[in-house]
Amino acid sequence: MGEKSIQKRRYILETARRVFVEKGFKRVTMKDIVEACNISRGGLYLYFESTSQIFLEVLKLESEETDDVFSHSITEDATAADILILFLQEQKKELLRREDTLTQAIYEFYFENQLGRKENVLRKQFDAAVKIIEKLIETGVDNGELYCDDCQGTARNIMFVLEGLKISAQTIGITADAVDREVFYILRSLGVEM
Amino acid sequence: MGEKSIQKRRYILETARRVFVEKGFKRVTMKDIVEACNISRGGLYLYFESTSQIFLEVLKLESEETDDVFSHSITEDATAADILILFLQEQKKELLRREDTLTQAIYEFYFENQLGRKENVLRKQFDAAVKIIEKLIETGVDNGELYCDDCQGTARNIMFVLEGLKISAQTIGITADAVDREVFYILRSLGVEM
DNA sequence: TCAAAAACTGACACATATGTATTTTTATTT
DNA sequence: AAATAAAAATACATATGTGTCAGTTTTTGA
Repeated sequence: MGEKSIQKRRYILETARRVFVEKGFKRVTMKDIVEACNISRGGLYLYFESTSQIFLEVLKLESEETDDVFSHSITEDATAADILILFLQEQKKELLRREDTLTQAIYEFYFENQLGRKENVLRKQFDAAVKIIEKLIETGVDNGELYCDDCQGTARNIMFVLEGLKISAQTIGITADAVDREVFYILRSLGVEM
Repeated sequence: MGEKSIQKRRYILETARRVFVEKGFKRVTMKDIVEACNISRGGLYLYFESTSQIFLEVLKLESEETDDVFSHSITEDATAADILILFLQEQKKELLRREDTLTQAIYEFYFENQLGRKENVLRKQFDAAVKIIEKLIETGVDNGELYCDDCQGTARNIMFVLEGLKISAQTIGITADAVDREVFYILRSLGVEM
């Protein structure tokens, strides 16, 4: 596969991402992607064989980029509590803006697709996030900024709350207030004064 | 519509429920329901015009039954903490058994279906549950069994955690231990000794 | 009991998506 | 510039689902 092909592959993935953001997963057909990319049916099949495959590759691209952002924010010299607060604020932003996210598509994918279960990108993301939060809390405890007697358990708890907020944002809808209250609970339970 | 029709309507809904439990929402077609019911295409269309409509009616039946169970458990004479613990244990059971639940179908429905958003059965269920938990906590606080300075906020928090667990159970999978830990956190934050 | 009404059936016409096979265009190499 | 290879487009065959309708069976009630 030549350089040109790699470029085009990437172009297709980036274009497809926009389609998935807009329509979720299920309603996206090969035809939709073909049209968004301004290429032909047969042409697309030269590169990918199904929407599932395309979606997985979109996710892979996505998670590579997210990892970069994460590690950046960690290396800044701020207190653990600061970083945690920053992280939660980021989550809040993400929760409240529904446009330009793959959230809905990801859930749809997991629900409808056997492949989704197998690959389990979500689980990897979840575990990775837990690990990062856990580390953060541990650091905070060591510095005396935070109080916590079960860092991993608390990290998981935070993630479950965030998952709950995320799915609720997608289904029943939530207000900024609701998110603030949850963030407040989390921070209070860690002994952060506000 | 005669008695016979009502019977048949109900028969279709009950049969369709099984289909939704088994296949979720998206993969269910009118044909599937027709076959499960052993009736003809045209016959089904005499009663319902889409899988969405059928699903909504299945949900309505379901929630009527759930309401009954709820109000029963409340009227028993136990302490508020006892009932709360019972409730959480019920939730745990529901979380861990994935068969015979409409959970997956409900999520799928909400993600894929404009109708789902509009009707917002989920939101009604969520709010109803919050109200019940809130009442329970208030009672507990009044009796001195529980400690809580924001009953409604805490009730919402509990629901968000449960939502997070529910969606995680469906997507990444969770262990009984993980649920236990969350239940422990909730009860501890309310001052329940264990 | 028999005619009208109601319930039901199965085939049909339509729509949409998939994956492939053939043809056409574009790029590369000698 | 001609021959060859690679990429892309178009048309086709297949599959699956939807909604309807003409015709049939069953039920009802006078």
